[in-house]
Amino acid sequence: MTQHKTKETYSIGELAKEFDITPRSIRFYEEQDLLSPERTGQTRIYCNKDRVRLKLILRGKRLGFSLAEIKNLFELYDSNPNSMLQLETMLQMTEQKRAILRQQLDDIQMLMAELDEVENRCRDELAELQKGN
Amino acid sequence: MTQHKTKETYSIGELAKEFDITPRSIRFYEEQDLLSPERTGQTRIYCNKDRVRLKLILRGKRLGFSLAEIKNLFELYDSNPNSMLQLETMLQMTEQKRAILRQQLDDIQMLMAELDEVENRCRDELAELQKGN
DNA sequence: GTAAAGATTAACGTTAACGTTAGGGTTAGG
DNA sequence: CCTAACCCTAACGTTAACGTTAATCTTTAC
Repeated sequence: MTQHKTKETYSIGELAKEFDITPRSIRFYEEQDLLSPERTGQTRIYCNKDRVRLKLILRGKRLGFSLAEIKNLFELYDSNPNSMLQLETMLQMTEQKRAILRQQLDDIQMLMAELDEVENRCRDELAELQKGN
Repeated sequence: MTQHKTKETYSIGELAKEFDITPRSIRFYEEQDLLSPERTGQTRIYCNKDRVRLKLILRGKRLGFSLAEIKNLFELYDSNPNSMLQLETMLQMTEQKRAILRQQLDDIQMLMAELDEVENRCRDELAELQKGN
């Protein structure tokens, strides 16, 4: 149970470096209500929860979600809803996201197959060239 | 071998409707050198090859590629290069794309897992509510 | 104590990917 | 003949997601 390497707090610069983005981006995400770090005076202090959030934001972006959609997912995840209506709305939303993800999986497989083709053509031609030597 | 349903040519409006985008978008892709349909007078005439290209553009977009990157992939696919340098550059590029796709696959799996969690929490709470009735 | 490194707000600039509007040409139907 | 449904070019407008610049404030190193 050695609490290893999980620092308690981070500066904006540290997070920026860790995730290879600019401080400006991190501040922008806060402007859009995706983060809300503590402060000491003016300076922002990020805790582990903030860091995880940031990681999720970046993952969402890589998947082509807009910041607005990511915020949406956060609210969905954070809310501890009580009405059946809310719960069912939530299930609908997760199903929507899931459909998009499935589509992306299909797309990726097709694209990978096409890359294979290109690569094979390449390797064949390279082999031809080397025979010529 | 019944040549079924593969029409020979398409108008811009037909393609727009089929892929659920606007004619403006299709013209824009042409501006960016991603398409180059024939013309009769001013009017654009799209053949099957053009239609396939358009499909590929949209797939790329769903995967978060920019139009510039998609154009890049097209050139990569279309070119029939002869120098070893070109061939090796090409292999490097396909490997880059592949890395991005692998990252996306990881991202998707993690996100799916998180969606599962949310859904389970939802279903549990729904069950609780229904017991109360 | 002072200089460099990193923090802040505020505000204007930029790029991609179209949307929108204006103005005009062509063909099919009633 | 004329109107509706298409097509076209040209050009300006829009949105998201930051980049950039300026002007200032703190903190850390020597």
